[in-house]
Amino acid sequence: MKDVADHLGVSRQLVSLVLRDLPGASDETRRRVRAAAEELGYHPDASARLLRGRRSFRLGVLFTMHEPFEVDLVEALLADAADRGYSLVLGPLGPGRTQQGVIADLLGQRIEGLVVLAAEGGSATLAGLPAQVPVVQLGGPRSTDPVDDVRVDSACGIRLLVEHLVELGHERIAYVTGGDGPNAAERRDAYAAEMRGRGLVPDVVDGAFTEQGGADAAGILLTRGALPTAVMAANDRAAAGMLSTLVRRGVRVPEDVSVAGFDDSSVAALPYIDLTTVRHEPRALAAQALDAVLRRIDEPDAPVVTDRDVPELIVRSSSGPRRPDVTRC
Amino acid sequence: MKDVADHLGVSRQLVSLVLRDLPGASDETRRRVRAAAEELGYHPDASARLLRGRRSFRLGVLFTMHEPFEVDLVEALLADAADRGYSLVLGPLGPGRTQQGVIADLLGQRIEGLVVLAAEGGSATLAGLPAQVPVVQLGGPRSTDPVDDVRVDSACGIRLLVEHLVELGHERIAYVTGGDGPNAAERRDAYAAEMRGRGLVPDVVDGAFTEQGGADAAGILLTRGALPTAVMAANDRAAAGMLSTLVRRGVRVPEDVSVAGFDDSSVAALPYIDLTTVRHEPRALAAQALDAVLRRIDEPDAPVVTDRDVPELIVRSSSGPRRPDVTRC
DNA sequence: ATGTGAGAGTAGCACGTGCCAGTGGCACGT
DNA sequence: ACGTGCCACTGGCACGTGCTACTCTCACAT
Repeated sequence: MKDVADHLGVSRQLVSLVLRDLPGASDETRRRVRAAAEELGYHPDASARLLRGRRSFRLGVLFTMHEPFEVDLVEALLADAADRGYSLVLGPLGPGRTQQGVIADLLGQRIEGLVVLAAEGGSATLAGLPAQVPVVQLGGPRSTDPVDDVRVDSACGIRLLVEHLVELGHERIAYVTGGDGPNAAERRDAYAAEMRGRGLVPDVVDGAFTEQGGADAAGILLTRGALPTAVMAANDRAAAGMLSTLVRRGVRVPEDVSVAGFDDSSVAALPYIDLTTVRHEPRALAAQALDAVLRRIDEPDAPVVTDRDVPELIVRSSSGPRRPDVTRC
Repeated sequence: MKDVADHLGVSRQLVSLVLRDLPGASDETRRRVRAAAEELGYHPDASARLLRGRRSFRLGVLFTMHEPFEVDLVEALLADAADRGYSLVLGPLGPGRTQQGVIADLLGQRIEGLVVLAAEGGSATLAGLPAQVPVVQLGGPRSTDPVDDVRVDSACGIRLLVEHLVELGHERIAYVTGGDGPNAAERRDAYAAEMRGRGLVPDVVDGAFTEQGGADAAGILLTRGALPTAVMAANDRAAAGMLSTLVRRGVRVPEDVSVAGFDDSSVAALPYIDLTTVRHEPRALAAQALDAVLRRIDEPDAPVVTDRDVPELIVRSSSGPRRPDVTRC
């Protein structure tokens, strides 16, 4: 910055004013300063700004780049945070990058708050972290600490799907679980309750929040005697794995079996998957998470809140009317 | 840091020495300093370190979180850079985050070099950037500027696949292109040359580097009279889209048609895709890219290099012997 | 003549850290 | 008694920026 100032024979402060669009410089000077900055390839130093500034307006995000829905959430967070004048410091977990290490890294970056994503998978804990920095969980539970929490209303989503399938005439509706992943137990229980509430018999198959989990569950279903007429999976990835495996084995979807997912992640919209599912709006979830963490920055001792975002039913071609019962002699 | 020092009644510098593991402090003091830092929840401020340090040991990465193979590369880069004592600043492109904006952001973060990923998709330019910071392209061309470039040897990968299919008895081998994406033309031409070199007739179908592109190409193939006995796609995503579409339409893979991809991204290994493909080792590519960018930091005027990583054939269940010709009367 | 106010620009400190140049004490050899 | 060297530790400056307080000039009204 000093180079730019010297190059024009003005003071460094004047350059600072111009580049931050503050009043106190004539139009002519503004023009010359901008031109000189461009010419010299000057870029303001974020470290120095951060060091000087009283606040950083930075938030950390802990997530996994391999989870498509987490990526959607991060992109929504990036856009929304930018609108609010905050920037995000990304903390991707991965091999060799443990939660503990990434968090230490983020804390060294002057973050004012932390958004922890755990839509699917992952099993780390946040013990003691809220004492160091305001934290909000987005998408699923990772700790038993009292932490602000934004997630999808699983019960509501399950109800929408069961309702949809029942309206199509289905009664034998199976459910593939998410194993011991986050939200898995909650969704499984919601399914069982919803089925019983309608006088139907729950049929739970163990699975996981992955394509492999769905594929394995499909294998289990196929080795049993009769297939159910509809299957719900704990998330879209499992549903996609299940659907593709069924199709490969000659089962027609939706003529023989209807399949439903959960999340409306990008995989659900693929033309050859085209999955009936429930949609969580990433922008809405992101906005709620930012509301929560910014509120906690203002009022560190506010009571813990739990927001449940209401999902929306998305009907695609993987679900259809129950197949007619075949009468065997 | 001063708080920690005051808390123990020592100087700030001593705390600094201890936390950086430098000599000049007794073991007893080390223990007490670490305990006090832990107790007060102190984390060294990266901004201040960066500001003070003569070098930043930071590299920027420009990429897209939605491309699975780019995510694999970024994870490999993260691990390898850490081993070399560098840290990465992630610059994810996305809606509302243009290449220009992200680059400006990275340049403000004191990066010493920039790795630009473009494995698939994306079509931005790096005009003039190399003058500001050392740049290396990883995975594909984004500019016509003379820039260090690390990518896969497309011709070699194509040759491996054609060879594999020919050994299985295939002669009518179609190729689904990557549209106008990076590397698309190069791979298509390599395919055509390889086919002609073996006395076979190239059969090129327009596609794209996406599932949708592969699905569309499958539609085109199905409306033509006779299917080829094998189809190669420009990347795994297109191959997955094609394969799933074919299966849905009753075509058996590999009995009726063999399918091959390109990349060995995570989608290729899914149990119900199980795609024959060529593998690019992300760790090898990442290491070469880091070699290139670090070399250019040391010698800004070194001649531009182009590294081609040799891929490896991965045979899975999507490819098999040519189906016997059916004699029709 | 003198105050008033605004516009354009400048001076200096502070942010948290790393590095260089010290300072004091202690043991040892002459 | 005195230098020499080592160990444990401390003082002060610099990094690039933002903020507050200040100066200077010019126009205009009193």
